[in-house]
Amino acid sequence: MLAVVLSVRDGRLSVLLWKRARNPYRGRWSLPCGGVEPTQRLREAITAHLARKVDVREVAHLEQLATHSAIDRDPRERVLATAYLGLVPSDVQPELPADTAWYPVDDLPDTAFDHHHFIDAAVGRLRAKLSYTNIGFALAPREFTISELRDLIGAALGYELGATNLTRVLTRRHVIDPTGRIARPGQSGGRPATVYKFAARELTVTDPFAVLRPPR
Amino acid sequence: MLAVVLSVRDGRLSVLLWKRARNPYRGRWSLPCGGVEPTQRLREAITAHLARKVDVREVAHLEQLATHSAIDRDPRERVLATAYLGLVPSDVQPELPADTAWYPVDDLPDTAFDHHHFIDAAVGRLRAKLSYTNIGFALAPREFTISELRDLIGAALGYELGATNLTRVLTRRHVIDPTGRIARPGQSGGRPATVYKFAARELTVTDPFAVLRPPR
DNA sequence: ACAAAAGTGTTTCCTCTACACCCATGT
DNA sequence: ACATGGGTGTAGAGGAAACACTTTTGT
Repeated sequence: MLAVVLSVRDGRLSVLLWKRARNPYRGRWSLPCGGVEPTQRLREAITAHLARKVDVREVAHLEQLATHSAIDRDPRERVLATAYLGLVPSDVQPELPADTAWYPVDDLPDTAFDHHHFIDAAVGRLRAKLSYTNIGFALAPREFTISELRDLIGAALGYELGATNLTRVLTRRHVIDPTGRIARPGQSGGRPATVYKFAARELTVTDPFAVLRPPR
Repeated sequence: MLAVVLSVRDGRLSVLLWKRARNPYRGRWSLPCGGVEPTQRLREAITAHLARKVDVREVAHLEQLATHSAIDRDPRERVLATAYLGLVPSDVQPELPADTAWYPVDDLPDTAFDHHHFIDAAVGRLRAKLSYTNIGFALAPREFTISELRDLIGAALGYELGATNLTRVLTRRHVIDPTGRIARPGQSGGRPATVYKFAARELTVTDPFAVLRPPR
């Protein structure tokens, strides 16, 4: 059981890593991982572990990625590892222990075991779902301006995107709604921005069939 | 470890079920399932089990679905079950043992354990991927006419679709190619149909980003 | 007044759909 | 000849991207 917790930190998509205290791979960075009790479901094991070990309690979205079964994943014994993707909103600041840190996914240290594969898979899943679901809600604060959202989603995707079309796509699909409030401009002026929120804060597929749609 | 093997049989999307010989759920239909040896990878365990128990050796595509961890899945003990989706081309006719049969997914018998959830998940995954990948290759014979393909994909999706647009979408995306050959018309005449094949016989994403594409 | 940031109008492109029409075969 | 099934031409709807232009603020 293993968690890839992603969040945008300082404008970069980052993953939560934990420095191993024991062998194997002592001193190397690894994903938060642990065993599952016979009375626990996988999801409970993940949330309990994150709350206890790294003090992360505000995971806005948690979904299963895959189960890896390579024989020599762990040099000690054969371990089946089920990976989860967790997302933390950018405004949440968990109190991280000293042996835990956020690392930008495009500038990772050497990781223990085969953990970089899990990180790649998690980032791929997030990027794909940004396009056809409302998963952005789990990266963003409850309320935000379009430029804040543009920066968040741009960081997650790994490339810049325009605020104009982002607004139009997300409003046309009713993924985000204006709250009615407006934000105060920054020091350098500029027109005050409309404050938006996500219409739903649970995963919803917003673009279910690209083609081969059912007849109407 | 558990396999949802799907195929189009007699024009209907069907799942391979196996009649349990022992308790629990003796006599009920269940998905092919079994344990995993410590020296086996999950994928190997699935393929070996399918070959040995139900004599299905020609699975054109096999992918992992999810791992279920409900405590009381199995009334005997706590079992983690990793499900796989397998697809068999419509022209392959495995020699099924007497206790094994294809059942249309829209007309299932009562199933053992929570197996109907796995079947639902598998069908959902297949239907979604038909829209944005070339996964149809795993349902179709190596060569086929457009109307054969239309019937296959229509059966998998659960609704009728038009041959015209199917052709255009799949050729525009270079998912299928004409072989150059033409088929003989049936008894009732009609223009001979062009014979097509899938350009690739491995899973490829053909429509990666619906929106929020990277700049060019 | 000017710079900066947000938002709108408009055009263009592209994909998918719909439907009429044409083509090649069997009886 | 005509029924049957396959293929093509063409027009239209809709979503998304690009970009110029307008609005609203701070200094």
